[in-house]
Amino acid sequence: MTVSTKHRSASNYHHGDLRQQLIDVACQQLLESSADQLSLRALARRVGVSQTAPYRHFESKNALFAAIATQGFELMTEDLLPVAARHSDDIVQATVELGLAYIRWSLRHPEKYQLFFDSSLLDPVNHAALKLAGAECFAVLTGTIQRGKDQGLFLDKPVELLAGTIWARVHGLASLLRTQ
Amino acid sequence: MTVSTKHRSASNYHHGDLRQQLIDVACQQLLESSADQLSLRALARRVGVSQTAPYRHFESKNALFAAIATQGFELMTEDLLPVAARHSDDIVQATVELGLAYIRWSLRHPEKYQLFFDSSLLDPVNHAALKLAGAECFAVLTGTIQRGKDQGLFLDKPVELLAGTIWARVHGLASLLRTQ
DNA sequence: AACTGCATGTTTACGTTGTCAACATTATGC
DNA sequence: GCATAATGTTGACAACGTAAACATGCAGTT
Repeated sequence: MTVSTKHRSASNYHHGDLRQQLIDVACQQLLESSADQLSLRALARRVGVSQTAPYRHFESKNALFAAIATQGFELMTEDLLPVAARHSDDIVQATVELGLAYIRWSLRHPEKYQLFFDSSLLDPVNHAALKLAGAECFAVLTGTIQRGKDQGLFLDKPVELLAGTIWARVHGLASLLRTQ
Repeated sequence: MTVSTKHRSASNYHHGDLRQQLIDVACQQLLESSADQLSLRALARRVGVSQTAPYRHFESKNALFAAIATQGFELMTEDLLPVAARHSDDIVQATVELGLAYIRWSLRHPEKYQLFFDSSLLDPVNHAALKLAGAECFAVLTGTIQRGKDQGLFLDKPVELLAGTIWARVHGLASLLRTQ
């Protein structure tokens, strides 16, 4: 009856799951202070590894931020999908609920939400995974709106345009709620 | 017929107007690369002064950012005031034009607009001047809306709420246009 | 015109940071 | 078991933010 998972043996490996732990501690730190005060070295110290250990998991500081944002998008998608599903019989209601869920999520995970739009932290990176995760999250909205269009509930405009308009309003609110 | 201004003699003083020049060059740099790549030392080099000269004008790097944002708000206010005035006879139109002007401004000065909402760059600072400049800019909108309320054009809700709702939509759009 | 004080700029220095290269260790596949 | 890749460590370097001590030049007073 051996453990079947590939990694994760019983004996404590070098660290266990340093990558995820770095992400978690980074998020924690981002909640406490602003992003430009976060240093990889301090992170490593806090986790209890050497100062360059993070580089085994993240190409650069920016890559860490990108990873956090990517995971953030995935988390948000996980959060939104059930909402859309729950109201699949009433698309207008579904759209409203998606907006509310979006705002709620942004307030619950401000440190990740900030990364989504803080270009100063993600700019140089061009991670495909990040763009994909972002697109998949957005697709929850466009998918819902497409179904509404099919039912003749929305104007006959491109889905991206409709979704963009809605997103702008919701995002504007979320963004302002975050910065007060 | 002597020069009456207090400072600013004919001979080139130590530098002339280092403070403003630092702000200008910083803005230029912010346009070219992201904010966390901007260093005070590089700025000083580019302006042609010693590495610590900026500290005669800005308490810290954050204070420089705060100064840029403050000046940005003032510029925006200068931009919005005539718009509101031009349509003072039609408040609804004035509100729409304010929104458009806001978005136009944000696209014309992306580096400053970003600073307005990038808490990671301004967080630790608590500059009163910045808050004041921001409030004065927002007051252009609330002032216009208050006049609309007086004319019975808007719902009977607190001005801040009405302005906030409008701002959220406009800001959401501006924010998304900026990051694509 | 010389003196004084203040604003401005420079030099030097310290600790921290991101990141690289070389090395050590451990888990995993053959 | 052994080779190999994955993971962690050590040491180093240049760049950075920032503080302290010092230098310079302008303004106003006498």
